[in-house]
Amino acid sequence: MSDASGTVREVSPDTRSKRRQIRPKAERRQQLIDATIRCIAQHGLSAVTMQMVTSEAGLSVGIANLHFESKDNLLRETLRFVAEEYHSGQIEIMEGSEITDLGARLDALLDFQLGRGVTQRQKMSVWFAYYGEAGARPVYQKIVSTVDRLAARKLEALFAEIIREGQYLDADPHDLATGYSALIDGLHLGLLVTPRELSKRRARAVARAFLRRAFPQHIR
Amino acid sequence: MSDASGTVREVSPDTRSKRRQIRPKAERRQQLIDATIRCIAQHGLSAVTMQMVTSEAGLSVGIANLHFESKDNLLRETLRFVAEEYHSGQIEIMEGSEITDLGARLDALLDFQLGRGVTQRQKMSVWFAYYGEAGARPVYQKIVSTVDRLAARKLEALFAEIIREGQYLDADPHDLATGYSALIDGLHLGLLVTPRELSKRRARAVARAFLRRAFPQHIR
DNA sequence: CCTCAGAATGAATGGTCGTTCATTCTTGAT
DNA sequence: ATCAAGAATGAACGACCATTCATTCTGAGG
Repeated sequence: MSDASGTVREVSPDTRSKRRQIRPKAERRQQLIDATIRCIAQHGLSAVTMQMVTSEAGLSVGIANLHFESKDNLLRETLRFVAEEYHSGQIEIMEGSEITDLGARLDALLDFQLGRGVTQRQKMSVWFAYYGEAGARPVYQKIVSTVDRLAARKLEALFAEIIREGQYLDADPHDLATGYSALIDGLHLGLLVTPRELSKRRARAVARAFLRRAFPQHIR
Repeated sequence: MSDASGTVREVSPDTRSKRRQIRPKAERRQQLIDATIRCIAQHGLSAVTMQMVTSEAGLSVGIANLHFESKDNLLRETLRFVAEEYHSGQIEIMEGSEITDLGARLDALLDFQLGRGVTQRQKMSVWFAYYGEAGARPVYQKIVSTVDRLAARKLEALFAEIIREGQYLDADPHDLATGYSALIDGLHLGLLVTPRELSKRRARAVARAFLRRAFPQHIR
C-alpha cells in the first residue's frame, strides 16, 4: 500500500530555527500539497488563500508560485494527488495477488474504502470540496472521472468473477458495481456531514450488508 | 439627435425596462435565492460574488445587503431553501395518504429523488457545493442534519412497515434506510461528476435493484 | 393632484487576495 | 575560501471583493 504521504510530516524536531532551507523541488511540492489538504479540511475550499497554505507549510508566500505557477494549478494538483492516492489504493487491492479468496478481497477493499486512511476528515473534506466545484469546472470532472473509470472497470471485473464463482443468477456486475460505488460515496458523505449520526463502524456494517445481500456465499 | 440613427430607443415593446420596480420583500428574497442557485451551479460556490448574483437577478448590487444582511447570510438561506425543498418533497410522499400501497409509495419516492426536479444540475451543484464546505462550517452541517434527521426517521418507519408487511426476515430498517439514503446521495454525485457514464435512467435502475433485493415482493 | 415612507440604486470605500520580482541566502563544486 | 546557480523570501502592486450610504425613485394613501 503506497502510504508514502499518508502521514503529515513535521520537520526538524528541535530546531524551530527560521533559517531558510533549500530542498529539492519534489519535496517542496508535496509539502505544499499536504498543507493545502489541511487548509481545505479546516477552512473549506472557498476560504483557502495562498498565505494560509504557505504559512501552514511554514514557508513564505512567494514559494507557492515558484513551484506551482498559480493557485489554480496548486489546487488542481492537490485534487489529482488525493484522487490518485485513493484510486491507486483500491486498484492495488483488486489487482494484488496475495489475496486469492474473492470474499477476502472484497473485505479488504471495504476496509480500505471505509478505513482509517481514507475516511480521515481531512481527505473526505478535500474530496467533497472538489466535487462541489466539479459541476462548474470541467477540469475537476476530468481528473476525477479519468482515474475513476479504471477503478470502476476493475471493480466490475471483480464482481463478475464473484458472480461466476457463486453462480448468482440475475446479478448484473455493471449495475452492482455502480450501486456499490455510489453507496460508498454516500457513506463518505454521511461520515463527513453527519458524523454524529453515522459512525465508521455502522458505515462499514451498512456496506457489508449490501454486499451480503448481493453475494451471500462470499460475505460472512 | 435623431432616433432614426443607430442608437437604441428606450421604447422597445415588451422588453425589460430599466425602470426600477418596487416589490414586496419576500418576493425579492426569493428572486435573489433563485439567482444564487443559478450562479453556484454555473460558476461554483467559491467563485460566486455579490455582483454576480445581483446582476443575474437583474438588480443592483446594494439590494442583496438590503434583504439579507450579508453574503454569508444569503448563502446560508440559499442552502436552507434547497435543503427544505428537497426534504419536504420526500416527506410529502412518505406521509401522503393518496398512496396506500407501500410498494407504490417507494416507487414514488424513488421517482422524486432521481427525477426531474431534484437531479437538475442546478440543484445538485448547490447540494454538493455546500457539502464540500460542511466539514469546515458547522452552520451548514446543522442546517442539513436538522432537516435530514426527520426524513431519515420517516424513511425508516416506511421501511419498517414494508418489512412487517412482507415478513422479510433479518432485515434491519435502520441499516437499510441508511444504506438507501447513502445510495441515493452517491448516485446524485455520479450524475453530477460523471454524467457521461451514469444516465438518470441507469441511476434509477440501480436504486431500484437495491430495493428489489431488499423487498422483492414489493418492487417489480 | 400631492406626499412621503421606504424600496432600490450604484459610486465610493476599505480591506483582502493572488502574483511579482529585486534581493538574500544556501549549497555544492571548484 | 570563493563563487555561481538557483531556491527562498516578503514587501509591494494592482485587481477585485463585500459592504456602505447618500441619493433617487416609486406607488399607495390622503
